Amino acid sequence: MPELPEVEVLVRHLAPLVRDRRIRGVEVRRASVVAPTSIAALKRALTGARFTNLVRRGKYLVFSLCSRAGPAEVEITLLGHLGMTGRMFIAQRRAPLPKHAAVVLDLGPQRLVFEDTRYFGRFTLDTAALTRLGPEPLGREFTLAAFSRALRRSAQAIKVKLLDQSLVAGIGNIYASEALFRARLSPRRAARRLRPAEVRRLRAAIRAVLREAVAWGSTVPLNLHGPASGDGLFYFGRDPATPDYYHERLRVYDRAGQPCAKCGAAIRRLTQAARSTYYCPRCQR
DNA sequence: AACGCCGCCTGATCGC
DNA sequence: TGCGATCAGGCGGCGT
Repeated sequence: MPELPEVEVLVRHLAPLVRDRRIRGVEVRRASVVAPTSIAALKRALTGARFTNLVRRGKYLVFSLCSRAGPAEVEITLLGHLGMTGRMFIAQRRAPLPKHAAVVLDLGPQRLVFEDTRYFGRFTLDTAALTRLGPEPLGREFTLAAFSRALRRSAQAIKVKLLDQSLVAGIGNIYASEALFRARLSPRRAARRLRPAEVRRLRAAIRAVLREAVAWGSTVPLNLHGPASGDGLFYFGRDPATPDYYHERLRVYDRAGQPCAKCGAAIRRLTQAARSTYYCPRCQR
């Protein structure tokens, strides 16, 4: 699943590729991903508009565009979210579209493709979701004081609480497990029962795990040659033809039964809030 | 107001 | 072999 690091890496790669590009046409092949914006409204707003900026907020891609309305210029915000299986890439106009291409923006010789197998992602003018997000974990607003205050209010298991985007933005199922492993905390601990030293450790672990993942993702070349060696100029996501670096660097996620890298005990899987949690029963208390 | 639960989706995997 | 059932999971919405 794309979480903060994956989205950050994607944004860094994509931003210079879309900047100053003008949208010639908009094709929506799956209306649900643009909802609640209508297809007509999206086309109206984006056609003729020019990309000015792209940043990440939590797991969201925040595109800024500029369009003309008569003599005046209007700023537009386009919000993208990759859901579980979403991808975004620039491809040559002639390259075949993937089966689940949901939105295609015509940029002239190339196009920006938003593809999402399960259609859980978003590509919309509705920016309401941003107002519900908590602080950026790698930013200054993610203070120890605010973090502990929020945890004190919650009786939920800490693993489940870390998935709450209003607590801190950008952590998903993978990095929740990874951060707890790094902080040596059991995923079952009630959020409000963490001691101050443990909260401090967890905050540091979250930041370290995310920072490392971003650095790692920026270091290892993504698949720059497009899916199935098509002529995509840029492609984000796992490619079955390349080694699975992505999984290799995760310490506990999806490693049930394998020995813990630190102590050798078998990693366990448990279900919390209908999601898999992975942890080391010996290291994490 | 915190929290549990459902629905949304498709593809991989499982059981018979 | 084939096919239906089950599972995975981010997030919004809803009910408690």
